[in-house]
Amino acid sequence: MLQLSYIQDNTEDVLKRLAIKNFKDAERIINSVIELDNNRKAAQRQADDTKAEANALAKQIGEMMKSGKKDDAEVLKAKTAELKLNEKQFDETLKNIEAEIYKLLVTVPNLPNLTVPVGKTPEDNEVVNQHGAIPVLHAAATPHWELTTKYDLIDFELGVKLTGAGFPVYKGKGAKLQRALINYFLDKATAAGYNEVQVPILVNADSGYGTGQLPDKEGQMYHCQVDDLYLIPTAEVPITNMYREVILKESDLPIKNCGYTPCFRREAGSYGKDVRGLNRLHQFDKVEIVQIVAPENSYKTLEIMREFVCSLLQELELPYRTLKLCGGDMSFGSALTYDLEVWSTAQARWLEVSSVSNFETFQTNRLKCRYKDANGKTQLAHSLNGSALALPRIVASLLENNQTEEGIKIPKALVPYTGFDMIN
RNA sequence: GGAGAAAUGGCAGAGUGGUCGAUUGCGGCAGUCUUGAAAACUGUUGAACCGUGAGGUUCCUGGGGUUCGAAUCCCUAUUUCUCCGCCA
Repeated sequence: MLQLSYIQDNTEDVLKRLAIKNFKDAERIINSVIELDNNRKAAQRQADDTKAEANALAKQIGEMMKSGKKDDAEVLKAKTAELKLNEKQFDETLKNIEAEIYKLLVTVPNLPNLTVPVGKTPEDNEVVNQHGAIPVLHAAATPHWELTTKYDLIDFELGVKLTGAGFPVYKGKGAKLQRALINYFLDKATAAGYNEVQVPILVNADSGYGTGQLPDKEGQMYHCQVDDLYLIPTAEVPITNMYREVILKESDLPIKNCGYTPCFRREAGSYGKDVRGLNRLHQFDKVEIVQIVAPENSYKTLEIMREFVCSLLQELELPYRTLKLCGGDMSFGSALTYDLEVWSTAQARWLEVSSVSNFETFQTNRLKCRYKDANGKTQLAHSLNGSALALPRIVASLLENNQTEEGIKIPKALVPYTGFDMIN
């Protein structure tokens, strides 16, 4: 959520940057917000003044009661009755205005960093770099959804029986590969200084609002209506919300947490060949890294996080490329996002396996996650997160790229975790 | 699931209708002393909003109510604890 004071002081800049994000209606909404905020200030002054007067009278009445001047007190009591009426009305007005401002503000996306490429579609994303050689496969090579059947690693149909499409059942070496990847990713994150946490995978609406999934992504999350809880679409939600309504000390920063969770996404509106096999699932596993940092360090931190994710891909010997997302392709709350994509050789396409973002104060403003700086001033921290990594597409790429006529080779870095070096 | 008790500042813990944003202790910060540190002593120490400022308003788990006036009384939600029951 954008800060009101920033919108007031930098209206031009806000509009300019919302345009980069292709946010429609920016001018109308921002102007409404500014007008409402001005009304808010006026309403608060009225309310405050009325209360100050009533407080003063109450104090006088107290003193009169003590000194036995009951009749004088009665006169003042009558006076306060009117004030009380006004007070109620002003409070009501103030509350309504504040609610209106909030309602508008939560629909406004974050301002993109000025280096974000202008554009509307994934084609406008900027390719930052590409790493690793594209493998050449043998003649009988197949996409991963055939490999998983051939080696009995994943049973998609069984998942349909148990739950529905997009909920695969991992079996045998397929299941062990999942567990190996999770442990491998967590160990690497720990070695990089992240503190491992295990968090609930159901969260309340406050948490959904805190990190920006609500109201923006309402329809994309599974919602348990009986208890009004949401299945998390990413571990970012609970891990970042740990710092909701928290005031940190400067010495607490940077906070670095990592965690494994299953993730749930309804993927309403997805269709076609893109959803084949492991490409797009309703339930998948992911290790997430999250940092809370001082504002002046957030962009340096973003690069470090991106490099960390790259190092994982390199160790797994997967060809990958880095994209800097354009304004139109960035997520709602992000100021700058890098996507990492691995090459899926049998499908001959890039698959997104990680998204690393700096949210600046967008989430922390909603979360009220602040810290006391060196001067003792309380200010909003910056939050960042990244997938490190999402499993399904990594598995797809590993299986496809490493297939040989003898079977599928496991990358060296992973063998200590799987306990086998070949799937055949 | 049933019965009871409780929720106060970073923590502990006073306060049961009128200068209470809240006694006090610990912790934190600053200073005195010291070569330095510790100890001792002194001071200071919550957040949000409005206001150029002086200052004002709000917040004692959340929400509602009673009252001229509520941390204090009432209702309600949530959470925690104790006892009983059930159970991975």
